[in-house]
Amino acid sequence: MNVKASPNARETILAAAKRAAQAHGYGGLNFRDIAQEVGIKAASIYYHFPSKADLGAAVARRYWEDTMKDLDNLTQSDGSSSTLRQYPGIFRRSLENANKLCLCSFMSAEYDDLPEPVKREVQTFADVNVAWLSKELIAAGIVPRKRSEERARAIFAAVAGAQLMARSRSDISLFDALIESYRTAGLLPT
Amino acid sequence: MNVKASPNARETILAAAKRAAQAHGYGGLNFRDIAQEVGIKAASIYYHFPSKADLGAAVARRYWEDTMKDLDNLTQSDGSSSTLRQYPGIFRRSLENANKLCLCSFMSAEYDDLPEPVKREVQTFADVNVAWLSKELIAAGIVPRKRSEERARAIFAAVAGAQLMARSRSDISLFDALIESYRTAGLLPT
DNA sequence: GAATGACTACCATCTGTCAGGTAGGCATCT
DNA sequence: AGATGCCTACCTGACAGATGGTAGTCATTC
Repeated sequence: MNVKASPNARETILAAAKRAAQAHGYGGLNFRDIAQEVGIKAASIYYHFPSKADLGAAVARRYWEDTMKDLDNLTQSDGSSSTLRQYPGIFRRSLENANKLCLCSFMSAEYDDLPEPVKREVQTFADVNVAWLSKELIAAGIVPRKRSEERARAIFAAVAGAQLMARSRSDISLFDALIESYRTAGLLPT
Repeated sequence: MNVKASPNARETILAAAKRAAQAHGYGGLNFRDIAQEVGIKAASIYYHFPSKADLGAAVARRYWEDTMKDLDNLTQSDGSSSTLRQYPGIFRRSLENANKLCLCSFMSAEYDDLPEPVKREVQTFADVNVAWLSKELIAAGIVPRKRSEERARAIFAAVAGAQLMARSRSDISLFDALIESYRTAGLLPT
């Protein structure tokens, strides 16, 4: 039986790397800074992750797993069509938290320079979001089944774009205004 | 009188740096690669640009100046409401050209790590786009004057988001589909 | 005594940056 | 006409620091 119950260094590294990646991207990730935040030496990270590419892929994977959980919570806590209304809130929270960006938006920009395993996780993040949105759009009966995935993609892209623009002004209220405009225009349900 | 009229190294550097920045961002910019593409030595770039920050700011500035010209051409070549229809084409062209991203979308992601002068130029790019869109929306009578800037911002953010998502799949047809969805949903005029 | 988790000490490579040099062109002064 | 000096547009060679990565060591725990 594990009495020690140490906070698990691997998890701590993952969390620090996630924060760094959201602020500086995959290219901006570096072992020294992560190690310092965790309180170990850079070389020690290699015990847990054999390479930068592995760390990056693990971070991206954990990121979409966490997002998936958040989305499931949204669905469960509220069965009505207002579930969809809360979707932008997930992206808003990143901005609230030190003006951070969606990890996968950042990595989409860096796409050309990403190792193959990282690319795969980034795409999965988009897939997870689109699948959830599509499901909710159908459940809410807003869009014909046939068009739900198409619309889901549009919503995902638009919200990501809004987050990007708001970040470049360090202005959360701009994000809110953009989402509101999407609603007014008819892209998002009101 | 200047008879020489050499192809102007400064311009050549600027063009190479722009290409590199659209593919790898500000952080991914490096003097060696640019120099090699231009056919000079890395240190020689210092003759034309006193620092990386200066080069970055010059590239971003040139970028929005060029975009401004493209937008003006759109307006002049076509007085009708179909001018707005052609707006996404400007972002599409980046993707056509080696799956490149809008320079300022990339730099918005990197915002935290940008030198102050570069930040300013990035914001100006957004301003230029929003101003043009707002003007055209009013001219086309699609949106009440009072709401034109708000809608312009929404369009800009959504199109940038679509470009980002399409890039992460290296799929231009995805960009087209997203734009079409924006039209169907009512964000963009049909 | 094996596994775990961290350490120290390196390394090669890449980065922006800089001081200093050079070769040609042009204008001025003697 | 020749010498002088400044300007342009590069080059060479080096720098300090950061980066991802490796090898080998050591203490603790099961």
